[in-house]
Amino acid sequence: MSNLATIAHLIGDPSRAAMLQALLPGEALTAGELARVAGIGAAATSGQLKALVESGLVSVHAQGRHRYHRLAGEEVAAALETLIALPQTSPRRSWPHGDAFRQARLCWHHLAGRLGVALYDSLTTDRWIEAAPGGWVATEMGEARLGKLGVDLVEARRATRFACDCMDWSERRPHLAGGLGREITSMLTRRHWLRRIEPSSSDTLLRRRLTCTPEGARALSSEFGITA
Amino acid sequence: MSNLATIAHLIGDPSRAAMLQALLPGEALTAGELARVAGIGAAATSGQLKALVESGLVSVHAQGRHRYHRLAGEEVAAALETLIALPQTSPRRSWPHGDAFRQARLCWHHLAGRLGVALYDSLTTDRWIEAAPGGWVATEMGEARLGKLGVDLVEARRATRFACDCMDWSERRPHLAGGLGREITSMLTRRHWLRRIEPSSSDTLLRRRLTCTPEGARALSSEFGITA
DNA sequence: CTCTGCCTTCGGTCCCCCCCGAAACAAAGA
DNA sequence: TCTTTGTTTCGGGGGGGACCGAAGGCAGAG
Repeated sequence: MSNLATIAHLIGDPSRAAMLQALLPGEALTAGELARVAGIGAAATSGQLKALVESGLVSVHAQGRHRYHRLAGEEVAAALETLIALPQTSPRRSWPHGDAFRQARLCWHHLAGRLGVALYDSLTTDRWIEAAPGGWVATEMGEARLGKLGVDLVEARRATRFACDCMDWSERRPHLAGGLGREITSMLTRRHWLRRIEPSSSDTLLRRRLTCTPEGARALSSEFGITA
Repeated sequence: MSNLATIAHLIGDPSRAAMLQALLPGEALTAGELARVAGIGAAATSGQLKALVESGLVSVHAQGRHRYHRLAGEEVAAALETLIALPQTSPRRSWPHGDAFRQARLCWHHLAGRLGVALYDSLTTDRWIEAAPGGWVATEMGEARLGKLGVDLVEARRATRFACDCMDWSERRPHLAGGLGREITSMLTRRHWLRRIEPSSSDTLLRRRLTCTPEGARALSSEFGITA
């Protein structure tokens, strides 16, 4: 069977899809948590997770009597977001949780949504980063200013070559992913410019939401010229 | 049901996946041709195509007693390529038709594979094109040189905003898609620098293959600095 | 050690959906 | 009009796989 059909079939089951969506922010969840998200029993969950792991979409990490599952990599998260983005072509539909969710959310530890796209645009037009073969590089000026803001550029460069351009399904635009995206998002939350909402919610979408603090709005405006 | 599961379930059936792959180059095929590709009867094919059309993945165009089907848009092609790219992480597997297929192929009318990535790199490093919010723009120098080569820049700009960066599954790198990608590829084949192989083959992969003519190899080297 | 909690394996049921053959419909040509 | 070719609709059959309940490992707490 073709690769395409195999992978898509795995994602195509409602239960497995719910689990994958729950894993989209990038954190690891136990089998029990995923069972609750998918709304199925423990036995069924175990089988589904086994299939996901064997296919390479999900990786496991046993710790005590828990088994922590996470997406196998950033490419998986990007592919899922791409698929989610597909049906929303012409007429922008309304979304659960409305604009709030479209505003800012996590996708594999980086920033997506309107804010993520705005940040990406700001970095490119102000030439903090530039396109280069194999990914993106920070310009000299960009390195200096990002470093000053507390972004760990060494850590950012340790990422895979697949360095940028995750498709954003709500904005239908690429945004900043990869190591740099992760480190910038880390900085933004560390400085309390962005805050996570309800990480414990059972709602898959809610768990990914981020909000901008008043302090963060001012900072984003002065540092990046973004009006949040 | 979630959007993700619905779409992925459609792609996840072997017959439908085969049809979608056959449509990847961007041309329209009749229901009968797709039936042959998928290896199922006409009745089953009709039902599957109906589902694909209703979901918005595929569009139809009736002409006489034939019904021509094509992918609904470039985003669909990009999403399929992204999915195909997923499992090929660490150990580069060998491919049907070997390196030849990885070398150059069509993806929704633009150039993919090693050659497509090389072209993308050449255009960015030589600054014929630059990243800009919402897509890519040709620099002044790029416009002049592309125009001289016979690329229809007016037509290229008529494309959607989703202008670039289709993920390349064999190279795991973005390459030049969108209106500009299509027009450049059109120029390359019009000048017989690239030639299509076996557009009538029943093999889904073969049908997408492109080869570089001797003349084209010289031209690509002198014009873009690409050693094909 | 025992008990409790998390997870897996096994056996079995059930349903979705994928396919085919037959018939009907539509369009073009003889 | 009759035939041929391309496609759709209908009815029915069959297989894959998704779920559950029960039972069995493991790991940690008491």
